[in-house]
Amino acid sequence: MAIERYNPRDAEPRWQQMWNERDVFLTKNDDPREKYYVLEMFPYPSGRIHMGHVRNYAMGDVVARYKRARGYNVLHPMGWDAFGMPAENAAMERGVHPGAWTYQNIASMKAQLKAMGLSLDWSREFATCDVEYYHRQQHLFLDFLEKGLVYRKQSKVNWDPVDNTVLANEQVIDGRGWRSGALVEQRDLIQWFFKITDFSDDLLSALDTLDQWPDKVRLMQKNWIGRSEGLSVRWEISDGAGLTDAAEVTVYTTRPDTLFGASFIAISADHPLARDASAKNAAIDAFCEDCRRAGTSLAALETAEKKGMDTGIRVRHPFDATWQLPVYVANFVLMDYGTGAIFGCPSGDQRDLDFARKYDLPVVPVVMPEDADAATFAIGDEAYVGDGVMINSRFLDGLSIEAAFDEVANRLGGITIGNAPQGERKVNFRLRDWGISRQRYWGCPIPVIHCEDCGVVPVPKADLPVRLPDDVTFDKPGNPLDRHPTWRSVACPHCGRDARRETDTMDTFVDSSWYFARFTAPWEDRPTDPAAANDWLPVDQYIGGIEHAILHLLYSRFFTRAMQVAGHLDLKEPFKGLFTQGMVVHETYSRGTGAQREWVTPAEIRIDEVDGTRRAVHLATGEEIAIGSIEKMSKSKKNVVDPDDIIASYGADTARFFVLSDSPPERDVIWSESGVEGAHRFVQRVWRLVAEAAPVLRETGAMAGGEGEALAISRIAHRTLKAVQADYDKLAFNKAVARIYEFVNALAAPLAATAAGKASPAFAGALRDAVEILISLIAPMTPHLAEECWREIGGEGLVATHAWPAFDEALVAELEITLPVQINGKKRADLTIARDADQSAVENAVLALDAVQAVLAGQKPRKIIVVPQRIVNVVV
RNA sequence: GCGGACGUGGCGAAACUGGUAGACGCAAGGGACUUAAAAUCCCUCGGAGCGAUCCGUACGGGUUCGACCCCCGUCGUCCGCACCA
Repeated sequence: MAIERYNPRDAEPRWQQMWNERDVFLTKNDDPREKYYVLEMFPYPSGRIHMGHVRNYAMGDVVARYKRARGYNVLHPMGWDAFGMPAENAAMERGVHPGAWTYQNIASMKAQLKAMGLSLDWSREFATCDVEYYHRQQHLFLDFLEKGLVYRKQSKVNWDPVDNTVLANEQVIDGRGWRSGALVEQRDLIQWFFKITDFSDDLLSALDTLDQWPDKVRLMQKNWIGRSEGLSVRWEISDGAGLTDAAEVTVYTTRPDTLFGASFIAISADHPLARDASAKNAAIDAFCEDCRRAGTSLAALETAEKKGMDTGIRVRHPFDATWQLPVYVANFVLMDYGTGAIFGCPSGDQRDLDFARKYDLPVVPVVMPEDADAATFAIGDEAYVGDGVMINSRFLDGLSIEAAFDEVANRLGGITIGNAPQGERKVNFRLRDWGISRQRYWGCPIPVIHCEDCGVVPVPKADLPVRLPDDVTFDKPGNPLDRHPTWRSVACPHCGRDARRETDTMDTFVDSSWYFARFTAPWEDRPTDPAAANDWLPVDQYIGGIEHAILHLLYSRFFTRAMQVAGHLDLKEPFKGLFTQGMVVHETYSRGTGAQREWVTPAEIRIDEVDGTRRAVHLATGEEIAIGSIEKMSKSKKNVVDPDDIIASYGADTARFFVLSDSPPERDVIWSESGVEGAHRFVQRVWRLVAEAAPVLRETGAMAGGEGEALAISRIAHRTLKAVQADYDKLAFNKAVARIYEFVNALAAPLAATAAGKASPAFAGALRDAVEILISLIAPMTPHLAEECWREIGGEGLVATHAWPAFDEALVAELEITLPVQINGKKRADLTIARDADQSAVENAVLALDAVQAVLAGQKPRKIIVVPQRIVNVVV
């Protein structure tokens, strides 16, 4: 009998329409069942979805469909992270309005996501650039302002002196503006900040409660927050060199024990002392200016060559009034961390050592390993950063690092200068407050008004939203809000006089810091419905890229706390479970070299394999194309595969199944055409096997087998069910896929026999049971295929609303197990024995084995190690 | 530079808490069916050896009855570094 091939182009839209008509995926807030909130990081609407999106959303959809089958009231929403720079770039390059560009992109990406057959509640959809959303974000800003969580301070931006515009870090390439090529300067602006540091301690300690987060993410956040216990030490300025009137400089150190190894003080180019010196000394001023030209990114700063300049200023050592140290301005000292000044101990810190060697400063070892000799211990090209004992440190000699730390802290704490101790213990955090001001148009306007008389005045809530004006131009660089003819002008809410609006908009990280809360009640005219937010949150399973491990997640954790303070919800941690998935990567193809190098898309080439060597050939011209490294799919390298093409030729189920197969979800997956074909073959195979046997299965009730072949097939089915269920619970999709393959392989022959009319009623009943289980197992990954198979065997209703099957314990239990038997750690035999056999029974059975007897040759073994249910090792 | 991860056949991988290395899939090779092709089905598939066996989890050491797994060091790749999202 000929069965038609499964046709996803027909089946997929049909089932999508069915789900839609029956509102299968609409979620009600008043549903009494236990809730489950699964969320994938929402996409930036760049125009087209890419395979990374397909993977991310396929994973989330498996979780959503699986949990729905398990009886939960599942919330699975989708939205758009819609503000940001690319829309403004499009406006500048193509003259299209950022809003129009963004909403067009959303429309086409939404169509692509719909074609994937995701079980999303689209009724809750929003874009962060919707006025309804940013209106409430402004509301939150005003609440935070009222609660003292927002303030203004001076902070640096990258300034392009040719375009007269602020640049993002990614727009600074090798210290130059990406469009103008001009050397970038740092410029100070008054900017808005969220006081995330108010929560430093809490954000750190609460990491311990996030036991469903990957350890690596918690560790990265811990290091980012960077709590350290140290000492702030005041150094008396003995010689201002005519550059400053300051009497002292305060240094923060986590290693006060190394104070006698100090050989210089280094200060940031923005330190008040450096400012003083700059004002009077042109050379110092030039050096400070030079330091400021590196751009504002920390990575750029730290990879730059370490440089310093002696100011001529001298300080006195805290424990020796006759000991004077030079004060350098250095490009690696940050004004934002600690006090903007450090003391350098070259023997104990590699960076300080490099600096000391470069400027010929003394290197005195003060810590040496326990077993070293103080008389000969010396520092060469490498600083000694390990543990040890103090040397060359006067009253600290012989102490441990910890004891020396305490001794210095106590002594300096006891010396009073003015009214304060010379040294004070201080807990310091690396975490800085969150600067949210952006000098850009396409973002959420900061709702404040500047009045000459009243100062900074919040926009009254009744006057919200502060809407972005539509009539803006992008013909010149800079913020269009700044040069808009009327938008800035507004009456002061206090005094009614002419005032002007804040023209800074918010960092787009703000938009994504609370969208998960908004999804719980997107219709509210407040930011949240606190009852709904408290019911739904925290998100049970959040899924997204590892690249967000720090910033996005930390900001969201801060926002949740701030919203709790403002009464919009009542919890601290937004994401109970977190899963970070890997990227989709692909080979790159190019022709030409150097500046002429031109990237070619995978769709334009053909791969030939001759004698195991792969060659790429350009389809249109026939020329050979170089196969390059495997990289993250990106527009610039053109190594992208358009999900639309895959869905059009193979269907959404194949695309979903493929991205879930093979690679563990947290690891990168390499896109390969042959892998897709394999996934497609599986889809067709399931359909063919089920459809061929369907005429028999349709007439049969499901009944697990009790004996013989029927029992065997039911054992496999129920064991697979148990295993796949466990895999889904752990998001181990690749393992679930492997087990499903094994299951289908086991079902293939029985189903073919059944189709040929060779099945007994008991066997057919067991097979029907097994096929129903199979359909439930594949439904989260290939939902359209599952519906099609379900209908084919005469199933009632929709798989999408079908309950998850329960496995039968009796069928899953193992009575006998096969233990590997090792001799001296190498496997030499197998032993099949009752599962509950005790240790001596196992030992006797092992000693009776031919392989063991042959080796022992009548002698007694030295030792027998029996690991219950696992392995036996005979040591001879 | 700093912080975090990762590295297993030709390829993607599996191996539970230190206990059989390579399940499952892809590719490849051989066979069956077919006028032929596609599809499908069966077999082989880490390396060496006729074989018993030996070697093999990036590399070099160590701990252990036993190490892909734990420890020390090296190399390579990726992610983040506060204005990309």
